Amino acid sequence: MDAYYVSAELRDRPELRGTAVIVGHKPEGAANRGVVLSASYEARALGVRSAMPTVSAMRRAPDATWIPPDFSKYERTAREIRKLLERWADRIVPLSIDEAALEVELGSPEEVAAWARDIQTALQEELHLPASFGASPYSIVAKIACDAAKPGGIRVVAGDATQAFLGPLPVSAIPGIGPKTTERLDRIEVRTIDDLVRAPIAALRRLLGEYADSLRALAAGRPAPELATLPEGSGPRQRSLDRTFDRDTREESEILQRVEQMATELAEGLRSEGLHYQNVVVRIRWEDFTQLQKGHQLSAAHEGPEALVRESARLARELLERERGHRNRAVRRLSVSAGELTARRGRQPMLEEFASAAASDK
DNA sequence: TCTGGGGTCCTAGGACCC
DNA sequence: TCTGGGGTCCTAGGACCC
Repeated sequence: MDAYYVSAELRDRPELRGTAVIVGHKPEGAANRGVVLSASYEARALGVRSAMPTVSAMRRAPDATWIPPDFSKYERTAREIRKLLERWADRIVPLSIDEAALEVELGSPEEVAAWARDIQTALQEELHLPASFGASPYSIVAKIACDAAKPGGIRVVAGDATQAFLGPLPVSAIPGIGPKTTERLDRIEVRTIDDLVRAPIAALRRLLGEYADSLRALAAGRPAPELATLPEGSGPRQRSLDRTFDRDTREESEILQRVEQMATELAEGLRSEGLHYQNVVVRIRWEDFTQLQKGHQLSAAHEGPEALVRESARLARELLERERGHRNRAVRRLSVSAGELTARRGRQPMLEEFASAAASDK
């Protein structure tokens, strides 16, 4: 989906179409520590980007309309999208709240483009939501093609056109190549995907390990088979809650109180999802933006707030203890995370899966 | 020009086991 | 008395994605 949160909001505020709109908390008073969640293309034309600090966005687009985020609306809208997509593809794998991979078998690039156009039109006419499409025999290339098609485009890359399509793109166009890897590659003068094909493989391996070989294959237009297929959907592996203080603090009682609040809230969410947890991690981001974390594996799966609150408070105290009398930095953000999640009635589903797998083997 | 909140995956060292 | 090679689990940290 294109500028998804903004697009979802514009359905309710059609008079704002064609203007600079930003989804995020408008910086005001003390509460000015947020970032932009989504910006309309008119706002992007002014230099506003998602993840940009809201105060910077405010400077670039002083007249933009700000809309506070409403995640339940975006979840609801995502379900509508999902339902519509089901009419067009047998297999759909949601990749995030605003992205999905669709699998379809068609005869020619022209047919694929027409198929995508039909879906695009339906999304626009029935849900008033703009979307872009990328298509390829390789799912990772489809994603890159989709990014290249934004906003509102369709890009079909036939299998034998893969290398030619990828070649001129910057390495950062590849999902998984972020700022750090881009910078490391830049040091050996690898900037485009074509450069990846030409670079000495030994130098790439020194930089990236085994990942170098799969990158090289992708760049040569021959991605590994697992990059051609849709990823498997699976249950959540972890649930977490992050909160940034309005002002950095060293007040231990304030910090611990917040940790306990967060742990309680997190546990209630897990309970409503029917999930048990067996791992707890607390992370502190200090005023200098570095992070420290401490985790603990519980001896058994737990449900409810009691264990999560107790463990996260203990872990937080230990982190603070370690900092005290050392650098004494103030705390900016807290994170409480529950991992090793299992569905309620823990092992039973696995036995059922085993039984049905055995039955289908016959 | 100050940097949110929710996730996934990978690496690496140490403890421990056979 | 000093020792190999394989494995798993736990913990911490980091890169990356939307």
